[in-house]
Amino acid sequence: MPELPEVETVRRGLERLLKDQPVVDDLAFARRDLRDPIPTRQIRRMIGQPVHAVHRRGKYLLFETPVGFLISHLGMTGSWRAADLSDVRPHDHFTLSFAGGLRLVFRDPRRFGILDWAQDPAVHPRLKDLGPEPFVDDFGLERLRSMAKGRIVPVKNFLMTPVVVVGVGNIYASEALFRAGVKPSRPVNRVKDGEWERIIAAVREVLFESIEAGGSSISDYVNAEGADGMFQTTFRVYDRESQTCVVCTTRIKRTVLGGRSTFHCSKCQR
DNA sequence: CTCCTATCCTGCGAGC
DNA sequence: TGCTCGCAGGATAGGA
Repeated sequence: MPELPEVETVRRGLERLLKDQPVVDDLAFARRDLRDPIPTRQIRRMIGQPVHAVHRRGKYLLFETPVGFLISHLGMTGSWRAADLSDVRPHDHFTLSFAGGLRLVFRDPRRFGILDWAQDPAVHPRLKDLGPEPFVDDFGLERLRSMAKGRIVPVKNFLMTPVVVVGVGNIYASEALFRAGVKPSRPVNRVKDGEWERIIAAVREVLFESIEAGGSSISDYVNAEGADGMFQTTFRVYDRESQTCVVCTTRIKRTVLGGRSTFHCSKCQR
């Protein structure tokens, strides 16, 4: 489901729902594991503590309490929603309850998501090796050039690697490369400086515009408050196989890179 | 090292 | 209609 814009939209929604009330002692774990085991004992440390803020690092959400951070990753199908006791759905795995009645439910049909606990996010194994956020200066020409040196992976796969930059997934990689005019399959060591600059700008632009639109809703993604995103209506290449390019009317091609569907215009992207 | 594939899961839509 | 197949927003392990 979620790339950076969707996770950021969820984060904002969660923060709006939170009222600085303490977590109460009826955390409901419907199962002990998702992709990995859930550290239920550690998460129970939240009980009695307020959640002061919800942060985002890449595609991870971090619920900040005075004693540590609940970490959640939405994987492909994870979601958070405010739900009362009567609103129970299949694949509801975890409920975070607050004094005052707010109940936040984590649902994840495919269970590729993650629930974890971090005393200190800076040294947490899942977070410590993540690359830069796309909107910071670290995500720049110098870094990309040096990481790309001597490597032949397709530029799209490279952009989707969290060590390179966080938050860019399958949709936005295709969309950004279209805007940058670079073919997704281009070996990364053959991307020129000017193209890197265009790619950096395009990644930022497409993520920013999508956040503004509340993310992309395909299939069933909604934010924490239940609202759809709108960015899917402005896709220029993603999921537009054999439709016409919005710039030159060439038919959009679908290919497979790294096992993932990839979309590009063979005339606009070289 | 880098790379590429398979894999973890369920659900849904297309096509027969 | 009901079935099978392929594919889906992520990320990593492990073999080549």
